[in-house]
Amino acid sequence: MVPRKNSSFTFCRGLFYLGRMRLMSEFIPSFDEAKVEKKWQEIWYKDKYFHANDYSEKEKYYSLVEFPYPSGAGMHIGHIRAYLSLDVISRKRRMEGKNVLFPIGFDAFGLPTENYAIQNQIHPRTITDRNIKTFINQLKATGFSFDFSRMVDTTDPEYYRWTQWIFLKLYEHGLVYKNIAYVNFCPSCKVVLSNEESQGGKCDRCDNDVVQMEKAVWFLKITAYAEKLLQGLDELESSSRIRMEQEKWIGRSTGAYIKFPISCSDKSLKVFTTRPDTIYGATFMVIAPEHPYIEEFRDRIKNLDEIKAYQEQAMLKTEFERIELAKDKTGVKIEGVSAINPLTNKEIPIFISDYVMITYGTGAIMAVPAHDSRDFEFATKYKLPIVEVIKGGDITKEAYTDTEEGVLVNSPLIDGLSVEDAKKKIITYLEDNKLGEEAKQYRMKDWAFNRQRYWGEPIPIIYCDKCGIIPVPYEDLPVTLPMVEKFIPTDTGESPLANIESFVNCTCPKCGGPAKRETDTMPQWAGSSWYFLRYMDPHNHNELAAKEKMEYWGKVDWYNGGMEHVTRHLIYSRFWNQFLYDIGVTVHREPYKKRTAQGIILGSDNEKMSKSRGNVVNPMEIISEYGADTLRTFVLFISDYEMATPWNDLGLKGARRFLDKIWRMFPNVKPGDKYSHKLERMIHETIKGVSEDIENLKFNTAIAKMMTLVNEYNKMEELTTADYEVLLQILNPIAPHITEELWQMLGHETLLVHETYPTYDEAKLFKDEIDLVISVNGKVRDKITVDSQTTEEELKKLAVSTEKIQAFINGMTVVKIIVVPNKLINIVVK
RNA sequence: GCGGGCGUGGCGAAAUUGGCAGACGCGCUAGACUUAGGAUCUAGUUCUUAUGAGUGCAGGUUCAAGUCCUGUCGCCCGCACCA
Repeated sequence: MVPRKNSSFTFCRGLFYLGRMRLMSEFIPSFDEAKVEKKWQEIWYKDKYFHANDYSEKEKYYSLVEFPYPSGAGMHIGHIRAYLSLDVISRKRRMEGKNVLFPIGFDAFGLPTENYAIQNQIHPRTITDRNIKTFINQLKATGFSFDFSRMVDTTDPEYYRWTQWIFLKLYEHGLVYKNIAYVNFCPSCKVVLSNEESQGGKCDRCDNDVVQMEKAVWFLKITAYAEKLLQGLDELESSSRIRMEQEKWIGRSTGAYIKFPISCSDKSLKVFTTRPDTIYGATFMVIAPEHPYIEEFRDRIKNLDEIKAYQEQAMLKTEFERIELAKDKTGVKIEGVSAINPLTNKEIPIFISDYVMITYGTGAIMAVPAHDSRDFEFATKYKLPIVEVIKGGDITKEAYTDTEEGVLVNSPLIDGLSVEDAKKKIITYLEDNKLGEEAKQYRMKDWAFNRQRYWGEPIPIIYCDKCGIIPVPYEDLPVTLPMVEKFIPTDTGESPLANIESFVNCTCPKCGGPAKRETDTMPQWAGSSWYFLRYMDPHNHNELAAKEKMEYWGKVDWYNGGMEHVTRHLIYSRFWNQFLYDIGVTVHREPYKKRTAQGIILGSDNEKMSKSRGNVVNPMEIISEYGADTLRTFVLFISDYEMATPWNDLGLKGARRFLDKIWRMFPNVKPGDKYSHKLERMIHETIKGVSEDIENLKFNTAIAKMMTLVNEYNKMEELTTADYEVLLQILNPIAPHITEELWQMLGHETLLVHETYPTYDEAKLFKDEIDLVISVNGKVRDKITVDSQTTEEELKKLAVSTEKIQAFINGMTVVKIIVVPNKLINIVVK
């Protein structure tokens, strides 16, 4: 951005006033954004104007934004957009008489801080404190109306004591377990990653290749809440996109478990299928390379060497590679062991192939090549029989997977039925004959909950040689991070805490003997999974939050944040809240009433902002050049709030110009407690429009409407105080500093922040005269102004009688005339 | 591959139930004022042969389509051998 030379705005406005001096009763100082904004920020924050009051008589309103990770780079323009929507809503709610809780805090555990600490030999605590300080200053410089007395910091032992407490509660209720698992490990960051953090086989953080590593992993049994999390979505008001992403992430599918007996054995192979109706078409079976039956039947398998070789090969591939190689399916037939289709009673072969995943369903499938494209591909390659059981497609060419039109064939029990009916009948048959049962499966997996890092919440678990795994007693919380000089990751994938003997060695709470602490820490998602509860009672030493306070504040009324947090964070936090509800800690099953998401601001080159691209916009530079009000107005004006949009430096000037215009019209304001007659209707329309637009996150059009009103004001010789005040009131939530200053300049002794939000009068929106468009065959040909009481019959007569219209319809037959009230008249001619 | 969204001037974008396409802003052009500036004010600004044409493209429904339907192309986001 090109820095503005000096303060030419201020300079010129000074001149303007010199020229106008004689019109003014007193000299009006020019709008010095730096001075004015600082002045009001000091008043607001010092005098606690935005403090939320527990148990106030007023109706409560809880607005929540995703608390930031305090990175060293300071605030990003994205933070500004993310927080502005609810800052505007919160400010509006206060003016509407609500007791507003609009808190902020810091999600401060995390890898960048730890990495910076290692590189620069500064303790993460020092860095975090420094960064938080910067963030607070920047948030205040932007004029956000947060209640800064309720700040939380996830790295504060007083906070993470309760994060650990929740973990222990989950443990106590059997929702935590330890298991050996293949985990995604990033050799560069030396850290275990979740599936979500290693999408595409690349580390989320450093973009290096992720490898598979066998590790003992702490899991949270989130799958136990899959159904509840799905059902809870009915209580969450959100866009269809937000809802669908969550549904997809949980990923429920319904079908059946079916048991296929293994030949010459009393065992059977259990599969999950969503298409039990196609069972007569199951001509072979496929099991995942990791399937335990390989080991179980090793003595009967004639080609064990071949199978083992395939297994080993599959293990080498990451999940990502297995997907990448999807097009070319490979597999090996297991010689010596086969299965029996329980409905056809035919013996069918079993294959091992990596297109079946051990992590989903039972790790085994019944393959129906006629009606599943993957099975079709496999059957074609290995020349396996393809039997049509649903009529409607051409199975010589491709699998027929339609479930709407098809009719069952070659299936004695269910011939002639639709897919839907066949499913029901076959499930009943399977259940009656103990061959299977109706079943649900979820895509969601249990939450891998440990990381090998220093800068995270220690997992409160102790290992005792005698007593085994012992949870830290509640009264011993928090398990604090040791303040040490060194926190260097180990090469073995162990946490840096493992090197700190004073931390590791402890006594067993049960037998008092020597014991060792768990050295892994929690993932960054932990602290953010319950922070909205802490805001309601942030300084409580005895519990995570007092129940009475949670009862008063209730659900979060409106939660805004990024689209990227709609699955992981939102589901994790809903899970914890639901669990806490089930054990009687929280008062609502679902934590949020409404969730919205802002669109991202791209660089001016339409690419995602990044340091390497050099297209990053620094909001603080804009504030020091143009002021916070200009930044706020522009960020909200730039486009639809929920859409991604490129940044544009030049547009800032438009926002500043708009505010300047309002500032400059101050001398034209003359005492008067009524709206100017000429402006009255437009003022009412604007109040209505702006208020509705704000509620719908349409800040861009709300500002456009105020700009239009200001343009009208500018045409007036004089304005009444009423005209001017109402503008300041509706603009205040968006540009709070300049409006507050002008409000004071009008002689008010109380702050605009506490003023009531203007209302409009429906009756004043009524128009005596309306402009109508007359079109002929859909093309606009003329415009007329008529009395709003004119009847439809009169309108029709009027329409055909104008000179212009006559010229168009002369010599033609009028077929019909359509009148759309208040909009247009269309004459259809031949 | 599946699911969702988007495609409108030189640019960011507007446009209830289908009803004047381009509100508002940026930029640009011309003029005014002037202490010569990146200030302010006034007028203009989709294209055009001045008749029309025009919302990615091709059809359709309708008195009327940016909006609804069918097909197609392009971009973005999410999920991805999920059985």
